[in-house]
Amino acid sequence: MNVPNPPSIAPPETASKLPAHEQVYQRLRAQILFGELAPGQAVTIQGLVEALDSGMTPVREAIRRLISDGALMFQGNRRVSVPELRVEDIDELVYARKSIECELVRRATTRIPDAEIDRLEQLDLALDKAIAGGDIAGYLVLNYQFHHLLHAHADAPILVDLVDRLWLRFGPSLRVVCGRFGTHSFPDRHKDILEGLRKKDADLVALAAERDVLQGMEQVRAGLTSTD
Amino acid sequence: MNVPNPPSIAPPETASKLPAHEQVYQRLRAQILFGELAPGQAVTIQGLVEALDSGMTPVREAIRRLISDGALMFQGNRRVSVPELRVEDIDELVYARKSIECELVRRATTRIPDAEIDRLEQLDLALDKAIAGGDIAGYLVLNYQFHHLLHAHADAPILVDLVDRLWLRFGPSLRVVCGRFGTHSFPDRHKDILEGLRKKDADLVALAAERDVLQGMEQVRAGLTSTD
DNA sequence: TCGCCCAGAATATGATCAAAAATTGGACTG
DNA sequence: CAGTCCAATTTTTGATCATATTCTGGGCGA
Repeated sequence: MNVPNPPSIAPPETASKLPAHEQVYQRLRAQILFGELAPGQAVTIQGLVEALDSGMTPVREAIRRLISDGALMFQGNRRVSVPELRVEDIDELVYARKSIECELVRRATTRIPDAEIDRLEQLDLALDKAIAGGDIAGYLVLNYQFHHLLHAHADAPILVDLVDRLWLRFGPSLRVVCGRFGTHSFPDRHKDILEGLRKKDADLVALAAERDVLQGMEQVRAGLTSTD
Repeated sequence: MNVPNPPSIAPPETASKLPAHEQVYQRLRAQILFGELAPGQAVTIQGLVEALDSGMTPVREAIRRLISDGALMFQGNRRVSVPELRVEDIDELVYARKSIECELVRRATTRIPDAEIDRLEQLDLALDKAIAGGDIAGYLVLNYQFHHLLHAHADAPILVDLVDRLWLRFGPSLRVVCGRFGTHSFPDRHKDILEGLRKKDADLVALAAERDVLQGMEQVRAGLTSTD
């Protein structure tokens, strides 16, 4: 079976060199992060095996990782579900996000190249379009990409890891809130962030980021208490 | 096929109702947290299957969780190892630990009952004995238990989860540092913490906790740079 | 030194066993 | 007589294992 196998022959396939459990993980993670799975919704292994047309082992491993991420919740009796955010959780999220994300954007301010600021600006423009068009899914994805790209330039992998975990916690609820209230009520702090980045003013950026966090979390809080 | 099947046949097994993957996870986690696995050490699935006398699936799931915890590291090519702390990581750990642990102890100060302060004091006494006796393993375990018990009373599960993950990152290196320098050089800030708790003075407790974090992390930094 | 091949480890599958939830049947009470 | 609650059965789901398959890395030969 000595296939000459030019590794260049991989045109139609997407980069499916990733192991199956990794692909399952990425897909599930995105579904949770962007609210395609509702808070409280039960997740079954066998259901995912069917839905994703995968084997059992990759699904199990992906679920373990997501539980460790806080994106899924082990309900004691072997049951797994998307956790429902409690009102008390909001305060913790606000504090942690403010602390860590502000530090991240400060670090990013001094490190990010101008070309990457341009990319951020393009993401923000696309984000505006999504808002104008009422495209909630697009809004959530672009908003995440904006912050994630910004954080990536902080050169602080441990802090980014912590923040990613926090976003996974409120992602599902954010979707619910947007679905109920729409996206229009989010004042756009991204413009302030971009301005601060251009001026290389870390204080300005951190302040804008803090307001962005606060406004987002208060929105979620309002959504949670209204259904209570 | 109504097999009478006496399920009572389980004499040698310890009363371990926990699933196997959970047990494997707990054991591995403790080994990493308390430095029984050295930084940089490679971890193989089959090695653990033999060492823990378990099946392959539970070991795989435990490893996935620990990778997500940051306690293990996926080296790209199917290889898994205990991550080595880099010097640059220390700054991130210091910032994150200061931010989150100080908030945790502030919250704990107003919530912890007196009886639990007594338990903390007992832990601290045992900790002094471990230090006096040069019992590094005991020191590491008791130090973790002290902080963990304190944090548990903050009623902030999300923040505790973040901190746990941070401790997993420097645990292996802390063991190395203690093994090299001994435990004597750690000035004991726990007494200050206990005093602040008794007085219900959150500022005092937070200050002591901050110093505890700083001293511990600087110790680790010194250990890392000396071998560099 | 470079390329090929092979040993060994990791990945992935399906089967099997055990446990828990859902359902149904029956008995008891108002 | 009807409604409700308890319990046993059924069925769905999770946990584990044995095994086949794939991939990586090192050794061997040219």
